[in-house]
Amino acid sequence: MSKPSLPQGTRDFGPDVVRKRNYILNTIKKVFELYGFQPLETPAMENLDSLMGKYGEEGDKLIFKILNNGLDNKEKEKQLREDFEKVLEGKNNKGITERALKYDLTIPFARFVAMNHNQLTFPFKRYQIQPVWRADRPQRGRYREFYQCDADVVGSNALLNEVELANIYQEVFSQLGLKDCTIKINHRKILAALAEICGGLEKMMDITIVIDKLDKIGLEKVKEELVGRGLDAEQVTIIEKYLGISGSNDERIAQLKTLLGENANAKKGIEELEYLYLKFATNDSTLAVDFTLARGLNYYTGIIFEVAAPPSVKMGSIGGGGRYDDLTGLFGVPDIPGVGISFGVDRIYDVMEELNLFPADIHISTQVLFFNLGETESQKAFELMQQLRKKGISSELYHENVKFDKQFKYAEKKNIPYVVIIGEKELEEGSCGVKKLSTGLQENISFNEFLNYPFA
RNA sequence: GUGGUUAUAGCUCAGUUGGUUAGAGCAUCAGAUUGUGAUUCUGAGGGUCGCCGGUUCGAGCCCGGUUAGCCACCCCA
Repeated sequence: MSKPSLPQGTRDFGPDVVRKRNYILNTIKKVFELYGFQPLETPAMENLDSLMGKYGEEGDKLIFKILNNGLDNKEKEKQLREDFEKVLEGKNNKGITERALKYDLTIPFARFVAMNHNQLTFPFKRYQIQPVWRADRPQRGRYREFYQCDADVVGSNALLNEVELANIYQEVFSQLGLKDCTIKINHRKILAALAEICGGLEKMMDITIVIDKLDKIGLEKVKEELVGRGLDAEQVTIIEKYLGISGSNDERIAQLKTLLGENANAKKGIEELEYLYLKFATNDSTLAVDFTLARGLNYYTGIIFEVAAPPSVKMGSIGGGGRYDDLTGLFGVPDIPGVGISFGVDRIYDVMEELNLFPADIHISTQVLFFNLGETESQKAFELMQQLRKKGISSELYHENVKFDKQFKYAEKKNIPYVVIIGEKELEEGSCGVKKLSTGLQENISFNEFLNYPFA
């Protein structure tokens, strides 16, 4: 037996980490509920059909496929060998694999809506917090198993939904104490307009992919790559102007109008962006129109979001989303539009860790530790402990009668703020010692008063 | 999936051109202390040097492979 290990890109979460993660997740959940969203869970695995082709060519490669059972069936050996040949050619084959781990939460959600649209009341607002899997090569902040945390509204074209989602972002990050996050917004139709003017709509994919890299590789490289993807000098110049747009939201919109204003798609996009950021209006600095925002995923058709971590930490986006007009169409149910956002929980965790934003009392679980000082002593302690627990104060009795030193150290390690000492002497007096570890102060309290002691 | 880089005690790391029995700090455990936790002092345990193979009289060190972490590309949260 070799040393136990984990599959590449996966992690165990110890108690401390789970507490911190739950702090983030519970905050997000509370806000989702506050805005009227309902919970949904879908299976870890989906039929491979449901996932393939939904995330682009690259995405397909990153889907974790599950090997079928019964491949050792001798009676089917010939067929299976033929099937496997096809797998070797890079094609999926139902004989070998027909299920896969889910790659994100949006497509399974679309599948759910397509299957249940007759029963759902629209607009259907759901949130979903579950792990997803990608066969990507891990790096800092990138894992093969990670949690996504999504909220979507389907069955409504109203831009009010975008306003609500932007507010959810703002509310969550403010509750988590993450100042200086920027919610960047752009519109797919604006990118489409740019593509129409620069070489046609079929160039949109190329253009968005390259634009997306701007802050990583810089303007010069972007221009080079655009030429490499078949754009001429004039078109590159327009894109350069487009990328150079800067200033306040109003100023940016004005500049875009002069550049692309005649285009119908651009007009529509501008109109919707204006609606969103004017309506949002609580704090202009957190919602920023950013025309360099592209987002790779193909199914977005309207406003797109991305949340940038505070500039003081080096971290990519910690959230993203957008509007898709026909997601369930992929599953044979057309005309159900939707819009959604996603929180990058692992990255938010890293950012909060780096900025030291987790509350100090997050590790307190047990509030009171009863010392164990003998059989009859601990019997009394047990009795009092159960009464404390009934009052909702989480408590423990040390498991054996050992010296003080050990019991104190246990309390310290578990961050237990109070210890209760009941020994022979206390039993006789009908009292107990209550010691607050942070101050070192100890009080003697009668058993009668004990239950009203303010452990806080 | 392509390329680069790293791997030594539970943790953070030393370890000379290849040469006896691989070290330190922190942590753990025991004792000084049979009813009071930062501390101090004394002592102890802990390692197939990631794993497999090769070169060599001899490998933690050199070579090949493999696994995992990190970094870049691709893509993305």
